[in-house]
Amino acid sequence: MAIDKIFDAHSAEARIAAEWERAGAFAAGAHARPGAESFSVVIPPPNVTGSLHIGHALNNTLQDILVRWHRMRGFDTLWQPGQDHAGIATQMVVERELAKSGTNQTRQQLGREKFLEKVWEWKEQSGGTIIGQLKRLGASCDWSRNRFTMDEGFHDAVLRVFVQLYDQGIIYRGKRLVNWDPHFETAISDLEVENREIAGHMWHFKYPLAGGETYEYVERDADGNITLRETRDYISIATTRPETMLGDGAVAVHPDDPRYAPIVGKLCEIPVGPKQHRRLIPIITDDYPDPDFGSGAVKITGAHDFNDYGVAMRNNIPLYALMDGRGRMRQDGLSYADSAEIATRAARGEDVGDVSDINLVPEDLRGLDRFEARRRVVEAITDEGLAVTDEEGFALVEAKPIMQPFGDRSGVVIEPMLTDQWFVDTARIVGPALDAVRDGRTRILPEAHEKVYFHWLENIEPWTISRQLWWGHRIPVWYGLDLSVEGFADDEGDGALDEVEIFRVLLDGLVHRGARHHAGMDFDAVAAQFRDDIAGLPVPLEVARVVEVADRDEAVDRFAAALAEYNLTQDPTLLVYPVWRDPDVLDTWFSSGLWPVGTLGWPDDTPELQKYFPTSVLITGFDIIFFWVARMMMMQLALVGDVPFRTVYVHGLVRDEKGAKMSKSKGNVIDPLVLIDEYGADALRFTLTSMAAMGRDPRIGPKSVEEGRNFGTKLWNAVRFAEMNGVFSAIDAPRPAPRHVVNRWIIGELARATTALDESLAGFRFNEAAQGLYAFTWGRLCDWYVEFAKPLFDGEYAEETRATMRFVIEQTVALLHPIMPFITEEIWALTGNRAQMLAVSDWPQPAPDWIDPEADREISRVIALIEGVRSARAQMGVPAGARLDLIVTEADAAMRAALAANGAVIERLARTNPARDGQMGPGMIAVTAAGASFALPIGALIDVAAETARLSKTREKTEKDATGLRKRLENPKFTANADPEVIGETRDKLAALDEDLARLDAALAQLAGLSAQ
RNA sequence: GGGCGGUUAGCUCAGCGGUAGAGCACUACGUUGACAUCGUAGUGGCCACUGGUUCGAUCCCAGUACCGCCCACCA
Repeated sequence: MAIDKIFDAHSAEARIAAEWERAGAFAAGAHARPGAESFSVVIPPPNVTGSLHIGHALNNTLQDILVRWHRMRGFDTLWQPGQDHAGIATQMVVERELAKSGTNQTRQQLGREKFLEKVWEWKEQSGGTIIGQLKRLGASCDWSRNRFTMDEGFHDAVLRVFVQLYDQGIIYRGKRLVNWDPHFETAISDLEVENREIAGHMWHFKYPLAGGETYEYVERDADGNITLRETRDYISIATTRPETMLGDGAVAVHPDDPRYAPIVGKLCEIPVGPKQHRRLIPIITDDYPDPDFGSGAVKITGAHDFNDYGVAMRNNIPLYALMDGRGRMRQDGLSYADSAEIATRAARGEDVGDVSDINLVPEDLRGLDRFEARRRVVEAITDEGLAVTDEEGFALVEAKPIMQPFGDRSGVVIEPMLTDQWFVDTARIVGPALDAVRDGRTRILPEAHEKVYFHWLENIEPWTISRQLWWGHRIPVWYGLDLSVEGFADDEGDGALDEVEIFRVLLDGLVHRGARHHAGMDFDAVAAQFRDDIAGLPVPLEVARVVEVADRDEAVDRFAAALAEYNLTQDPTLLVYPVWRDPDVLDTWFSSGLWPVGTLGWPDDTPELQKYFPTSVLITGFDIIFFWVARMMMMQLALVGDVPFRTVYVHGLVRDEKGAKMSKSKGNVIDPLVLIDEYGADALRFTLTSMAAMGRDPRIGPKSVEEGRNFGTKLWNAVRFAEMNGVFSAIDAPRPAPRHVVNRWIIGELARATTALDESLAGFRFNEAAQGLYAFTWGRLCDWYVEFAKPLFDGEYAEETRATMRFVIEQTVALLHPIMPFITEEIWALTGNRAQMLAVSDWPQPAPDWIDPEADREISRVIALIEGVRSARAQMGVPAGARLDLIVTEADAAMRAALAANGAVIERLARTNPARDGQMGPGMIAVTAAGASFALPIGALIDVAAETARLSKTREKTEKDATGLRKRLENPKFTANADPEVIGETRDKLAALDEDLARLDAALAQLAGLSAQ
């Protein structure tokens, strides 16, 4: 058998991956010892339509290392794979595809059902991509258990959780101010909002007091001295969003602000809108305004600003919505004149009821984009002279950086919007998630992330979980109207309503939960029938207010459509019964939050759930600690009362070689598949692993992957060498017991490397694991052991050397397998008739007696000698090919023994003749080593000056080290305080250095003598 | 405004109480029973700065500077 000169990753990887799969090597429990402890990992599910990027490559490589390591160690191992439906992202992609596809349809034109068909088509078409790519990376997931968050079983679990939390009152519906993405026209959670600093403006405007009233405006400095006193007929307001002035409900000042005390309770005028309908709003007090900021007075737009919302709620100020879902100024509702009239009545304290029909956008601004409206408002106010002016009379506009919220997917400015949404009352489930990390049931590595986790959870806000999207888990809530033709009563509980009135009720949105208790209605019967109609789904029935019904015809159409959608026939005794399902879907992260239990079969009590939950480790990036990790913690604890995982390992973000974040716009994205094509999956994996230092962002470029590729080649060639020397036909000993020191030594080195590797992996120090293996394989095994073995293949140690090398290589290949699975599996197959693939073979288990301290000492002497000779030769310009005599001028017993046992090795590697005793003489250079001095005749001509310089340099360095140690030992405080062991070591070191010095001095003296001759 | 991390050889990074390591790059030389995707030898560092703790600090503590990240409602 001949092994190819280079490992052909490209052809081998696909073949090996297929073999693993055929052998069932990754099946849950493969290679488990009887009664083994389990080890389980759930994959952070990638977007089903996504493709592998470099972050996935890192994330999955690290998981795979742990999984393969445990599997080989005999744990009952499961790596649970799967994909996420990724609501917004996927819907976005499919919509874009739709736009591209000639038909140029929008999803609205297509309709929900058809659109979802398209999404599923897209999923079928592209959904396997990422799985194939993960396989190319070598991910040893149990692919037979692959799950998708939109699969039926998982979907059922998601709905069940919703219902459970709904029943517990943890999930609730409400009209709140939420972050609204005008591009996707959906609510999003706080986490999906990215606050970015942008160059903005702050405008200052005058709100004139009603009826031309005036007051004395007095400003004082810190000492109470009056710095400004003037009579004003206005109150000055600063804003970065002038367009929202249209929806102001009040102006607020701090209760302790003396400047405005005279006008608190009075009305002022919003300086925008048609002159004849200028709207009045009250001046109120609230703790929110900061007297030291701006003018100290704040305009309150409760429907478009989170702070203002709070003020408005506290002070009973109406919330006037100004915009539609696309961020344009509203066009619906009442005329401006009527709206302004009602709003002014409200400002005077009159109760005007529901204000949702009130549209305070002047007709000329209706339908405009919010930014265009802003421009127009500023222009109008400035033209009217109601902008605050500076000393020179120019309108006061401060250019200033402001923080503005953007949608993380859409990139458009987020608008706070008053809408009906579903929320998780996270405050009620956060406690156990905090406790679990505090008491160590789950630990987060690196620990710094625990603080971040705590901080976020301790300040958690309600989680908006409804999305106005189509792709996702549709909220399992059906809105019904428990109306019968006869006997229906409205809220007041009296009087029957006729059909027209019923629709009026609908349109007014007055039907709510309470309606079900009204007389003449067999709600339970309706509900029962409804349940039958949608059998199998856990359904909370709720009678809720009707939203967004514009007119009777639409209502009728909608009912008909809803009935059709659910194949319901109208009961003749009822005008309408449970009609439509909540159109919204759940936040993707709501379903991802169930990933651990959901993939293991919950709510059924499956054997997998028993065995593999809680999972052992979660490996993820820090960017989704809040999105995902924290929510999994909360939800798992709320549902099954246990933590989802014991350890969370948080890795960094892969950056380019310059340290920049990879992004499409920067064009610095590195495609892992390109790297795999060029260098092989093992190379990429090794490189990523060696850079995965805890708490650091790895930087990667093609250059760094070369290192991994070269390492693989090095290993490959060592194996080739072994094979060429008959190593793999040597006896296959479980653990050879060689006599030769070189063989005893390498087994000890292997044992040390194995122990170190186990420790590194146990501590999640992946980089240390990779670097340790690299140092052992290249620096010990290839650089030294293979070289040492060469002369030993002839003679009495040949057989044991072959056996040892076979053993060491097989063990090394096993150790490398978790990081470099393909090349090691290939070597495994090429070098023996194996019963099992390497992936399901035993992990090396060294015993303490593998380490032979005597062999270590001897070999380190040999290595030092060889290095000394090589160094001297190179520095003195001895031709590399020249074979020199090695004259022992002085040697202790240990060195003599080492020389005797390793003669062939030394001669070969130092390129010398057999060592013989003798004296330093002309034409010789000196080499000192621990316990010995040597002379090397390099020919008649010696550059004495160069040799002196060389030795002096060595001497200088040695002297410096010795001086440091000596000074330390001479310090009485050191000897009094330091650890005795340290003192002993220091003494030993100094003694060795002193010996070296003596030898160097002797050599130098001799040199001086020679040059004098 | 809070919080977290970083600052070590030309570059990318390890190390983290006993006085510095790797890979790449660079220089010289290439003899060798696998490997030029290689071998051998070498050059290269007041371990950001200032104090403190300690017998001893690159390592621990405090502060400073710069860089990066996360969180935050100042209109």
